Amino acid sequence: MTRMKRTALGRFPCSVARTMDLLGDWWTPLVLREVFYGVHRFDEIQRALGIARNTLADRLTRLTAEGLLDRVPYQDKPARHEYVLTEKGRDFFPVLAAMVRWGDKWLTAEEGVPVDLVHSCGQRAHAKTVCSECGELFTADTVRSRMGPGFPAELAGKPEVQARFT
Amino acid sequence: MTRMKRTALGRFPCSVARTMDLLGDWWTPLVLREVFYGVHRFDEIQRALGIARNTLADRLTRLTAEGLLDRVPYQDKPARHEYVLTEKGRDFFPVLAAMVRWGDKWLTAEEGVPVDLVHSCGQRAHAKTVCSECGELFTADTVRSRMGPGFPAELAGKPEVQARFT
DNA sequence: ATACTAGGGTTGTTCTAGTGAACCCAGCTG
DNA sequence: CAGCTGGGTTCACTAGAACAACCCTAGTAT
Repeated sequence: MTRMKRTALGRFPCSVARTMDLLGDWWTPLVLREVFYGVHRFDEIQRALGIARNTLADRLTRLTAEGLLDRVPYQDKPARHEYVLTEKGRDFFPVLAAMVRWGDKWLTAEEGVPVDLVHSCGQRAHAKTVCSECGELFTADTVRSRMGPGFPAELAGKPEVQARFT
Repeated sequence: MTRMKRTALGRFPCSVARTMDLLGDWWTPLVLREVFYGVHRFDEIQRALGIARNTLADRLTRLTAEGLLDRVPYQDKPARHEYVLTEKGRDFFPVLAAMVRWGDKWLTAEEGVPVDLVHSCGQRAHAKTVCSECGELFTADTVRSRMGPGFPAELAGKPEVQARFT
């Protein structure tokens, strides 16, 4: 994992970089999407995505080690396992949903979106991102950032760092 | 761009894959984050991220070509430009916000989050993902997927593809 | 004249993520 | 016994992503 080094030396820490460190390669989000879709078994995922077997094995191992997936046995006679989402893994759904929303809106040709999402309210729907406190839209121009408690002290003093938090 | 090939031959099309094709490398989301933060100039971004100059040039060119950024001159004497978000680019904010939310929740050590987000309502807040229609939470277990109008016809017939949309 | 700035382009090297193909093993099936 | 399935592992190879270092152009300040 080269990426760990980058964040470690990283000029500027944030959860985007940390998240990309863990899940930011091409396959990982797709593997997660499959599991969200209810595709839980190694060979099913492999066939569905056309991913190389060792690459998939690596992704599943990593996702399990990071606590997004659990490897649970579903039969005993020949030991077989399937991969199910943990709470940490299920909680990643909004990120995928936001990506789907963006892609559906901006990358869709005339024939329409490849996949429709249906919410439990019965409507065809998409993800909408709102403020956790007031419920209004959470957009680039309604959100400001401030240094948080976990901001690295050695960076907090630098003028160019402070400049961006005004 | 190897990735274009993958989606092209892709067993299973979706906006996650399409979005990852465009923006799914390690640096692109970080470059976008900088621009969201108001860091608009080449050298500023380069210093802030510690990214190699040619890599940054490539990302900026790509983001501009894809229509997420505009390259606008801000002075003439020596021609200088800065990169500003288009509507397509600004609309990507929810994806970053969802990533930040997930990272803040699951990857934060005891010292707390590195960056606080403040919404225009005045509260410290985070992104919340809700159904565009009813406003209730948009989560893995409240959302089902169906084939959309843009689903490739040659795949729609296959039994293993249909199996996942039941 | 010199040096410095902003915004790149170019070159050459390294490194690694992904790949296909082969192999392995356990346990059912015929 | 042979072969298939599920779930992997090991190997050798390669395309391309990132990097450092240097060059370039215009203007500007010293």
